Amino acid sequence: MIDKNSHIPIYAQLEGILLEMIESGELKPGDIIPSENELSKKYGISRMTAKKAIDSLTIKGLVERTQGKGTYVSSYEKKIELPLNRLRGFTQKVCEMGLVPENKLLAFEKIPCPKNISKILGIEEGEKVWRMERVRQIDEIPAVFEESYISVKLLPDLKEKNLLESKFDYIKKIGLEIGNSEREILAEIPSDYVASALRLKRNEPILLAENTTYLKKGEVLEYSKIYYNQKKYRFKLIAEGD
Amino acid sequence: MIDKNSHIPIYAQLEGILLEMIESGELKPGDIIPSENELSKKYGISRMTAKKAIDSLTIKGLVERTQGKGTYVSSYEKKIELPLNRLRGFTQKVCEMGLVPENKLLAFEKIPCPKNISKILGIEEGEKVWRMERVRQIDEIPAVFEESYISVKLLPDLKEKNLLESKFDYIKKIGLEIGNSEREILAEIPSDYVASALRLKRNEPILLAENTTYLKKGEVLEYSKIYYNQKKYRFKLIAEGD
DNA sequence: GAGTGGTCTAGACCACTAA
DNA sequence: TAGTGGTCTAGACCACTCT
Repeated sequence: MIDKNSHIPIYAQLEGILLEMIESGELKPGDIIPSENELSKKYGISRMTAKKAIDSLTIKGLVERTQGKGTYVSSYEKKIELPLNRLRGFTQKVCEMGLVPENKLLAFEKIPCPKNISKILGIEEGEKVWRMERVRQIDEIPAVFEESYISVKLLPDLKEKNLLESKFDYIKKIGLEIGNSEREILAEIPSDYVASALRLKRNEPILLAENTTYLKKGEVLEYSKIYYNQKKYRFKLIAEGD
Repeated sequence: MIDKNSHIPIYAQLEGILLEMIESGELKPGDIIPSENELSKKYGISRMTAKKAIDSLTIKGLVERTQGKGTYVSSYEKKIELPLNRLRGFTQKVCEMGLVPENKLLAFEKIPCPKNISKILGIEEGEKVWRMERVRQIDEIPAVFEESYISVKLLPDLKEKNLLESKFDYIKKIGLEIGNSEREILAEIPSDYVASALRLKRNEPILLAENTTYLKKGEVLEYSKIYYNQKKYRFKLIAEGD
């Protein structure tokens, strides 16, 4: 079963054994898998080694662990489909479903613009910018963590209230025309801060979009980093042939 | 420095300390960071705990480790920009740069179609399909791992040679018109197999696109999973305002 | 050969869950 | 209270890199 003299680490061998059990259907979604103690006894390895194998399956999303309960094979949940190539895909989709996204404001401050952000926004370093952190959730489930920067010059009278409702509606209301957004997509392990805001475990991969949003007249409106909870959402787009 | 009675795990505290040193510029890209032994002595913790902190920075992409050498703060490398909303973005971009992507065929077989794939391709379970695994690389650096399925009915005479050159050109040559592709984007920890094909370390996050490509007349042509090496590429698209 | 990271062990204490 | 996973230790052996 496990070859202790193999050049393949024991934890990787055990991970393979468990993976095989999941893929073959021997362990089905929702099933509990053997505990660390059981595995360490069964294969004559230390508990730490067994744990390492299971932890690896965890960050791959194949199993879920709960302290005090055990480790269970992940079930596929119904996920909400979001278009990655729409700026307001999230809001739109949620509204279509008759739900209202709830915004939680984690930070809202007026700060001197850091150098890297100032380059993107096209303003001077040190000029005042709004810095905001929001979590958007539905039914108490965090869906999106957003960190964004907007020049104070563009939105001098921005209030907390506007962020708790709809930032975009407010921007349109004061007469600014929002254009398109350049979006870079990354797979990342989030910081512990972002992970806990989305109620995710440490070291789970997450989709990140870095956005530079323009006004219709060409000026940069906003720079934002949006982290998406993949547990609940699927991200789609259409790629064109040639 | 480190509070052993804190509710925050020691490894998380140490990770924070190192992160702070990197973000403050005390440790610059390319610098070596203290070894596991040095850290365990300095903070009076075990080497395993120090390792856990550094491993976490590794999968977040902030440092890179080499056995026998040490751990270094990651340098930002120039990355090639690819459009996520173009089917042939990779080929196109590489050709624009005057380079030729080299294809390595890892698997090419005619198999009975598995159930889940048959649903997507719109054919009967067990009907014959081509299953292919390719790695595309530039200058010996793996860029993309692709696993794909195409009905044998559509491409009865597909040869290894066609895959080593250009699959799409071959498809066009035999008179099929390629349409658009529905693409789902995911952040994933790849299997060890995929990771090693792309020469990545275990447990590093990666961008995955799952594609369903259609012919112009509506039929499904291909289902493919494409894994992108983020180390070398950046993925961009334009999101439309409203 | 000295130093590095990679793996592994056999124990320990803790926080949490469920009965 | 018993069992689970989360953390941590102090050692050990190995493979690798550099000199």
